[in-house]
Amino acid sequence: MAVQTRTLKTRAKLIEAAQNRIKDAGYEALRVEDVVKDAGVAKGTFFAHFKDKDALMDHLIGGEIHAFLDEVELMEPPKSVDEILDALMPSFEFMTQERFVFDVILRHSGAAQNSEIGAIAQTFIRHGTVMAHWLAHGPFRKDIDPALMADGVGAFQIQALALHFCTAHNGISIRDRMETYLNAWLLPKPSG
Amino acid sequence: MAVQTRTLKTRAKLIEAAQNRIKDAGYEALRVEDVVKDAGVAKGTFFAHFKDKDALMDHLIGGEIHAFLDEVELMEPPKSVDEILDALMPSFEFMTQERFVFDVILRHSGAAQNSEIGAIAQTFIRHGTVMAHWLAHGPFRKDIDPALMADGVGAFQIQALALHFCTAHNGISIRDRMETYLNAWLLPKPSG
DNA sequence: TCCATAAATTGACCGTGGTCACTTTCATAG
DNA sequence: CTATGAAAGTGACCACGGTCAATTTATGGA
Repeated sequence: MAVQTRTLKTRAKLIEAAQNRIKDAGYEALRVEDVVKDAGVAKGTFFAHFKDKDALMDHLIGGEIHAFLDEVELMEPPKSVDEILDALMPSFEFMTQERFVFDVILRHSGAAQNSEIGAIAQTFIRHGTVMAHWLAHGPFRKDIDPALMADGVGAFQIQALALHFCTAHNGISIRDRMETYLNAWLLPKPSG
Repeated sequence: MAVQTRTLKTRAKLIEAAQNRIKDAGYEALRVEDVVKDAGVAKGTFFAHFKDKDALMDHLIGGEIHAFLDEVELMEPPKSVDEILDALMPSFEFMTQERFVFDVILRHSGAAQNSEIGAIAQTFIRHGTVMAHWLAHGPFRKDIDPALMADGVGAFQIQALALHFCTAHNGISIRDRMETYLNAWLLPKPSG
């Protein structure tokens, strides 16, 4: 039997309810009980649509990041580290709005633990593809595979965001830290 | 009033009970209720000793990693990427024994969210110090600060471990992936 | 030795994510 | 139109981390 319209409607109601709650209380404060109450369905229904609360978070947060990537994909390949950072900063802002959000992203960044690949993991793949294309067509080091360079950018991104939440967060901004990382990674000068 | 002997004993009982449970059921399966039952104390006592279950995990896992660092600190500075990997692999094994363990490490790697710096976060600082010393005294690139190089090694380490848990885990071992990263990061050849 | 005070411990209780046997609704065949 | 089986939905229930007012135990001064 095919998927029923009812199913899609219920799912949409759940997602909308969640988004509304998040809009005025943030991600961390989201409660499944509130979502089902607002959506007008039973608790069990929620878990028929999402494996667990985390799966809803993955869907919602992944969706937001995909929207950033939609923007980013329209851009011309950047010609400097600075232009790369201009492109990335908006999504950094989103990812660091709440520590909880960053934790969800971290947990899902290494792709799906089981079977299906989640929305957030997909964004990392997409990010890698775009970045590799950019790096291959920009004035950056040529001694290594662009895919590897992109991989590294991803690693440094996680690092810079994680350090942002440090108490030993010695006043260095995410952008400045990323700039240091990317200059060393994409434009090495091992002459002396 | 000074801290009582009773306190130290209770804390030791809790930790020992936890370690025993973990020894034969792993970290993920640990339940606070089991720990307090084995230790012969009430549930509330546990939370008088540890802020939450995560704090116990931080203590236990951080302790294990510190033990690895004790070994590592006795070594001579490595003379190649391969020797660096020899030194790091044992702790990689520990960190990837359970996905749960890696998640705890990830969550605490960016140092303490509040006030006090935790055991795991401390290991990252220690790791950075040792690695910076090594890199400064080995045959690696000289165009950037050793501390920055060490920072990067940390970032790539997280990345390599995270990818290990991918479903799209295309058969590349952690060591091989790390080797690729470190060669590109520590020994760039941007000639051509 | 006894009292006052602080420290340590207790366990009933709560919040919240997640389960599952059961009911309701839908789609299709006859 | 009705019977039938599958899909969707229900809500009482459970597991487990975490709280807190009340109680017990230690300590140091009189």
